[in-house]
Amino acid sequence: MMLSRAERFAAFRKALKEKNLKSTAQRDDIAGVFFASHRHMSVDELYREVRKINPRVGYATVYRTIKLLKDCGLADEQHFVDGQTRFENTDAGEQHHDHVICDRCGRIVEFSDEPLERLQEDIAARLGFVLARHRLELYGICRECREGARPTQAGDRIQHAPRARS
Amino acid sequence: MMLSRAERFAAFRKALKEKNLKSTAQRDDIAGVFFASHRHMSVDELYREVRKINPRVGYATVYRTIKLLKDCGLADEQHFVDGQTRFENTDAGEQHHDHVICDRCGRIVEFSDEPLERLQEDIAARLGFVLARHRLELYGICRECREGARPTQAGDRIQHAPRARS
DNA sequence: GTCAGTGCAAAAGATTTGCATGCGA
DNA sequence: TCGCATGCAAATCTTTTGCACTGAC
Repeated sequence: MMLSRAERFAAFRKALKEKNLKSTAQRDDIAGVFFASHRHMSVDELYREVRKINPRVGYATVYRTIKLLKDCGLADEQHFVDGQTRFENTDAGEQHHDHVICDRCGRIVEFSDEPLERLQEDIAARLGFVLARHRLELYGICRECREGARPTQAGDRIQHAPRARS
Repeated sequence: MMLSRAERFAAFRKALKEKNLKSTAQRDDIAGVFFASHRHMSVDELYREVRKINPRVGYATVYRTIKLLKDCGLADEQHFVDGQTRFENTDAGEQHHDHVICDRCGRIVEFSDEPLERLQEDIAARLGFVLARHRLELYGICRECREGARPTQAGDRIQHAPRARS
């Protein structure tokens, strides 16, 4: 279900073709860096990374391309409580997931939980809503930080939790 | 549990005094408008409202005061998916609540659900986290919009849902 | 060859800050 | 009186846009 980097690339190219948009070196470089990253990247991080590979890329193009990726369903915009806008890799077919974020080290762990999804649907229905999507972020302190084994300043390193079940 | 406007005002004054900060006409006007509003206000909306009452208030002061209110626990900063930063009234003692937001008319309904809270704690614990807080937003279409009775362009009007139970 | 794509700089919007002046305690 | 609070404008920061030039198809 999880797309490889190459598959994402192919999906991007295909989407461009379908929209009669052009493939360019800049778009490839930006998408390449974005797909290779497992992090939740800010536009600025993405820009800096891309510049390492291709210093001729402008900030505006990064913005324009990340918007394209969003339209293709390959990038997802996240606004965590720190206010910074970040983008994460998504597959069209990928299952929805939520985030747990450590207040101390900033580590972001993804999870998904069926009973939780169902409960949310229930609650919305009770209030008269038909649910389209949701956003859930849990904030707390991770085990490593609690135990004092201060992890490397992880920033935004992503860890994929084993599929949670209730 | 829900504080009245006057009680919020008193709480604000008290907090200022404790921090050795001054009560001023501007702070009173801004807090007054904010407390009187049941909406999730953007800074700009707050500014415009305050200007109607006291045209001598500057934008910077609104920002500085809303930050004060946040520090006092009387205002809560929200970043919904539309990107706009909004602030809502909170009581220190008030129970945590989440939001359901109608994608069509923008109406925001607040709710809180015990089983949901517990489930979230469980999930976090399973991933090794001790939970401090969370943010949950559900997005969908409300009953009125589904039934075509297009409500007044409600914008951000708040409705308090009857306490949900599972 | 054509027209979309790009870089750059300027614009736009949101928020913060420096500073001289005002005013609460 | 003393120093925090304020208004204004300028400074930041983030994101978007106009425009002339470049390059993909």
